[in-house]
Amino acid sequence: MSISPAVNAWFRENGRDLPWRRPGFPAWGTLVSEIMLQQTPVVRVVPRLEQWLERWPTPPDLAASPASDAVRAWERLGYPRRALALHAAAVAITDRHGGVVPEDVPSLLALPGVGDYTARAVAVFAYGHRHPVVDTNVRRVLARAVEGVAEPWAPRATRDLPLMESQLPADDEEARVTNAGVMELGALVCTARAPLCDSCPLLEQCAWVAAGRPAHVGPRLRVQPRFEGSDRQVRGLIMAELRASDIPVTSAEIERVWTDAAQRDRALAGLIRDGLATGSPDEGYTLPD
DNA sequence: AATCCGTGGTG
DNA sequence: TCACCAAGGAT
Repeated sequence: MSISPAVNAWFRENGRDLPWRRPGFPAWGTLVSEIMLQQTPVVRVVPRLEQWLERWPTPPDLAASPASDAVRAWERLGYPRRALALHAAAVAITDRHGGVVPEDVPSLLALPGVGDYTARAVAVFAYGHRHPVVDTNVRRVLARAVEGVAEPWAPRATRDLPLMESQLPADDEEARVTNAGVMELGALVCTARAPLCDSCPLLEQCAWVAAGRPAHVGPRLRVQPRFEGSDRQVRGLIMAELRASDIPVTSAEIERVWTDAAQRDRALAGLIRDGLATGSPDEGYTLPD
């Protein structure tokens, strides 16, 4: 028994009115939104996305700007490597695809910052192609409703894609709604912490509920190290300095952001290695371009 | 394949 | 308070 009929009916009634679901929303907007949404909540993405698309309505528009502008416009969305990747993707789309976001999964996968999830999300949501789209929300819904376990497994394409494929209707448009609907269900109802089973359209066919909602067995997935005092925090502080300055940031200014010299140096070297910063102790440091 | 990569909201 | 969580990708 497939979950798609109940999910599709629920989604058409309860899906959020998000920018990327507007009729006529461009494929470029879908690509930008999907990259912004990687590990970043919807509420933080929406305003930044709208500003981004107003400034850079097409890939060639972004490709014509320096990467530093992209990193600044990214502001505090987090993981600024994504801003750099998105800029590089815009250049690649302009050079290799005539400025038009490609439709096929292999071409999308070849773009910087585009992985297994994002490639299929663009092919399905922007172009209406029929593919399974599996993110953490989908994996959690499949784990519970289909497999009957409390927590999703680690991402694995060879397991995730066939499982979601087995839940998709044959029709392209219905399959697209199922992809969006399962994801939305995971985001709004079948949540990680406290699932709202009482208002779930799959309550009566959920394998996990049928099994008595057994607790998770085994180790937690992807335990995050603490942020306070981490290299990530130091990188973030340095990036904030670089974003805020139109002239090179001096070594002395960088020294002021973090007292531990070894950690500071490690963070700065990492940023330079990632292409998020350039410069030297003598000339100071700037964003790329 | 395990680890790294930001930031902010929340129960 | 603080650990958990958030439409992953690259290496």
